[in-house]
Amino acid sequence: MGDGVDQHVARWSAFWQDQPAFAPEVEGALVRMKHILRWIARADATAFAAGDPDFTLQDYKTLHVLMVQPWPTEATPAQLAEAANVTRAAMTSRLDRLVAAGLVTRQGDEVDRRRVLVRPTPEGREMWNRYIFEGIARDQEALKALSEDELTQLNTLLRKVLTSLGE
Amino acid sequence: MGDGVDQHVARWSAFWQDQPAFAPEVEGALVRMKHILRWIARADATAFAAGDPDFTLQDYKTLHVLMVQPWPTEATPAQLAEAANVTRAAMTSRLDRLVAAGLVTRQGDEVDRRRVLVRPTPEGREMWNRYIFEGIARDQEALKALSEDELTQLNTLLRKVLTSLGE
DNA sequence: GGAAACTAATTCAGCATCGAACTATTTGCA
DNA sequence: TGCAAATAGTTCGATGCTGAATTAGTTTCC
Repeated sequence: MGDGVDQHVARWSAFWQDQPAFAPEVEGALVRMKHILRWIARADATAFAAGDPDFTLQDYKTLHVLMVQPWPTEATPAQLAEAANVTRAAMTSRLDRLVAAGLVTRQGDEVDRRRVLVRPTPEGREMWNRYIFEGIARDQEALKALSEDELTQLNTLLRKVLTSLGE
Repeated sequence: MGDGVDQHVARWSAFWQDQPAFAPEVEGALVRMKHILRWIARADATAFAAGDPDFTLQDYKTLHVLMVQPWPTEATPAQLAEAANVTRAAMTSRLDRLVAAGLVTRQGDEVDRRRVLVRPTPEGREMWNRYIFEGIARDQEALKALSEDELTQLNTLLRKVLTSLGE
């Protein structure tokens, strides 16, 4: 019934039995989320490790955040950096790679000439399609223990948290 | 009621309406977990940004994984690397820093002389104590939207997932 | 209309991380 | 027993990321 995290949290609770500040359920939930996401990250890394060394997991992630932007398939480097959780400087060099590989284009915005618009090429779309379904499959594999109902419950709880964080 | 992720998932669902492989609730849950953990990561980074430049967030994290090990306050570099989700090579250089700062010790294991045992010094424990409560407070702040009951529900669901991943 | 403040993207130096190679030690097994 | 395989930690070269500085363009507001 336990999952390893229970022991971790129990140990921690005992250590701070006199410390009312500690909330075992909070630590437990966060540690579990980390482990779940880490499991997926490792599955993703494994899937890419054996593949084309000229198209890395990092390239895929960059392409992915572009493909899932609100305005499909058109975004600025700043938006992509935010979505990928890296600095703009890092995104500049990531995009350099994708442009060199012919997977995206960079085009100056005529309206606001400080901005650059990034768009996938047909080759970029095709490349993304080649990997996205396996990625989705790994995500589903990770959460396969939950029924539809349970997934809905989970989303309800997480949505509540995210709403309170104001984003 | 929505939280931004709903729109993301809805857009994505529409895009693949003909694609039975896509499970909106799975993507929603994972994206939400990422956002929650990212919020905390940023809060942690902000908290350390203004502090002592000789004790970084990374130093704290390394010390932290040592302090929360099953056998409190004694672990090998390999265990710490696993817990911190970095390679052993990276852990070697992280520990170099902590040893130089006098926060942990490295001692050869007499029984298995390939191994090294890492232990916090009194200074290391004190340093950890100086930061841990604020870290816990940030964690609680992140999940403050949930009641005790809801936290229990959340842990039940996440525990189920983790158990199925065999860890 | 023009200066100051702001914003977008990039470049660059410093640094953390990775994967591979290497050393030392232990384990497995023939 | 002895030799091959496995394991622990470190070193090292290559690479990606960060934060700060730079360049270029836009907005604000007197």
